[in-house]
Amino acid sequence: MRWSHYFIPTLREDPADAEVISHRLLLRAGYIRQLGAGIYSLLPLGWRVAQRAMKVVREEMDAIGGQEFFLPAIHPAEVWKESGRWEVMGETMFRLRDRKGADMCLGMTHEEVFTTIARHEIRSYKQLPQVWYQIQTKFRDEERPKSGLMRLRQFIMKDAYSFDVDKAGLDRAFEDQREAYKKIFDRCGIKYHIVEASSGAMGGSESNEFMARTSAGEDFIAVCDACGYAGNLEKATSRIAQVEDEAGPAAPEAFPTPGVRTIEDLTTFPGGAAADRQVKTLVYLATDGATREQYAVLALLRGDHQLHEVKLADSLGASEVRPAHPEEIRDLLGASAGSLGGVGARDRATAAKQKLRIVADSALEGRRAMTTGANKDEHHLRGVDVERDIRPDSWADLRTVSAGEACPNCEGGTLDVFKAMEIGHIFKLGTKYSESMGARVLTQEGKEAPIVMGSYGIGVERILSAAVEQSHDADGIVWPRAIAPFDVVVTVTNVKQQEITDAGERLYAELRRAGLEVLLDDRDERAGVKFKDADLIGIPFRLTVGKKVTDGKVELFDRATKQSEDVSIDGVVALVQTRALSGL
RNA sequence: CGGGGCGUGGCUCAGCCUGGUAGAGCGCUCGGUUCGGGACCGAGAGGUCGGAGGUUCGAAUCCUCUCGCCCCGACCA
Repeated sequence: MRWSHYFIPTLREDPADAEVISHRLLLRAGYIRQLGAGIYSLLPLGWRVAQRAMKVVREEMDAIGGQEFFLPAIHPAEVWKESGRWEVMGETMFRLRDRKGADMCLGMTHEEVFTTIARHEIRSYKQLPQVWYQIQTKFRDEERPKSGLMRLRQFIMKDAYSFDVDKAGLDRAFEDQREAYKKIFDRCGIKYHIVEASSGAMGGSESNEFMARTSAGEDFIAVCDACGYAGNLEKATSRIAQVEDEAGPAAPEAFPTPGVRTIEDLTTFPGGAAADRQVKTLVYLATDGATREQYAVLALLRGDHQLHEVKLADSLGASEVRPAHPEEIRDLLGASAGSLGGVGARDRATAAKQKLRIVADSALEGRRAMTTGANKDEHHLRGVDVERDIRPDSWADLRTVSAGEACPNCEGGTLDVFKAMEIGHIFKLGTKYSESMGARVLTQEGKEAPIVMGSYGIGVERILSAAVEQSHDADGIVWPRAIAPFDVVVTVTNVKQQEITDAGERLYAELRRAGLEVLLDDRDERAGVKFKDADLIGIPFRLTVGKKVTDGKVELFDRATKQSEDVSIDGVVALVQTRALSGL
């Protein structure tokens, strides 16, 4: 391509609306333009990068036997009603009506459509396994689109689905995808961690997220520095030192605690207790995932621990949990936050004619002689034995892991906690969709069984933003070679000097003949402007054609290292070819 | 959805509080000088001040409504 006629609208100044680095650079370097909140146009450079990323994705999907489809982006409501997700997806789904008044929606994902195909066409175990995928535009009316390409309302996704007769087949398919994903992100030059994650609205038993570390990320993940264990904070656990309690009294005893509102207050209150010897009591309202019934929950944690709401929701099978309002707490327990406790809470809830569930964090197991609120304002109880006096309905991991805690998976490792963005997610769906939508096959034994499914997604735009987040400097983007829009830019320092222009043209032609994607900067601009622009848009290599052509030399500049070297024109094509294409 | 902020030439922003002929820098066009890290001089083009209504002799500026965008939180495959 000739820069003089190629559309690369670079901006000298930072766009005002862009906050995160990838958004700023993609905008400034002329890769994207915004159309609306969470809706972006990919300009020629941006589309090139997206296409190269998709090429990598296709190659790795095909390598594990994936078959590419192209499914509709607009769906009749029926299939979503069958799976039950017409309601579940709520406001996030873009909905519309056709001229006959029939409900339609824009596809957020394609489990329903692929399952529809599978149930019509797949009858026998002999037709399995299948691995189907597509690269499609998805629509999600996110409550808060943000950060450029990171959270979009319209985006491109590679979504793959596996269909197997049994769990073992699913395990294999899942493992294949996992390996393929590793190759994809490795090739795209993105550093990532594979974490265990909560399956959320997708359902299913197991899921792994591929997370790219960046301060612009929306999730926190915990990663072990020794063994590589990694978990989304929604799922991550850690090992903490056990606290040994002395024997407590035969029954809890109440004592007045005027002015005490917080765990912290009680640690310094005379006759109080250290935070790790207190039981923190949080009141939540949960909505059951299946029945939609709402009920109250007491979440019990050690005083110095933080609740993770997703863990709470997961442990309850709730679709939604929220902290109870002050009035709701008082109605339920007869006291205000700061004096709440699990002892006798069940009786109070019964008296208030409310359903209550008590969930305790596993760090509380076996604990006794604890201190907690008395459900009477400014009073607490000491000598509480959690099991004996509170009798929780269930025990679960509710605690938020924090940095510096010990790895649950190895000896001696320490967890680090940092922000990351989700770039891929693989799920073992099991039979959730095949059962609700009736996709069944006859097994070898002649029995009918639901197809066992998996679902595997990669956000294409997120590959771009993750790459830019992880690979840039003060001058601009530094593209990983596999997804750079061009392999090399040939910068003609002065188009008014014939011998320089001629040399540039010759190199441009030869490099292209050598199979490289080449951008020729033939603009009538000063050299400085061209260098700045080339750095900004982030092409991995720059060949500067200038005065030295008279000595048969050009300059090869490596964008990543910023090293440049004079090389002879004769050998330069082969040199660039090996450097630009090696290891891709 | 709660909180905060912002809409003024293509871009970044000033002007608004205290109403009175719409500004700057960058970019763009033309001419000249320059020419290896975002040049300089000169001459130009370009704006219904997001939209609607209102107050006023007069509104970018004050009031009301509305649309859009950004950020924080909640939420989230």
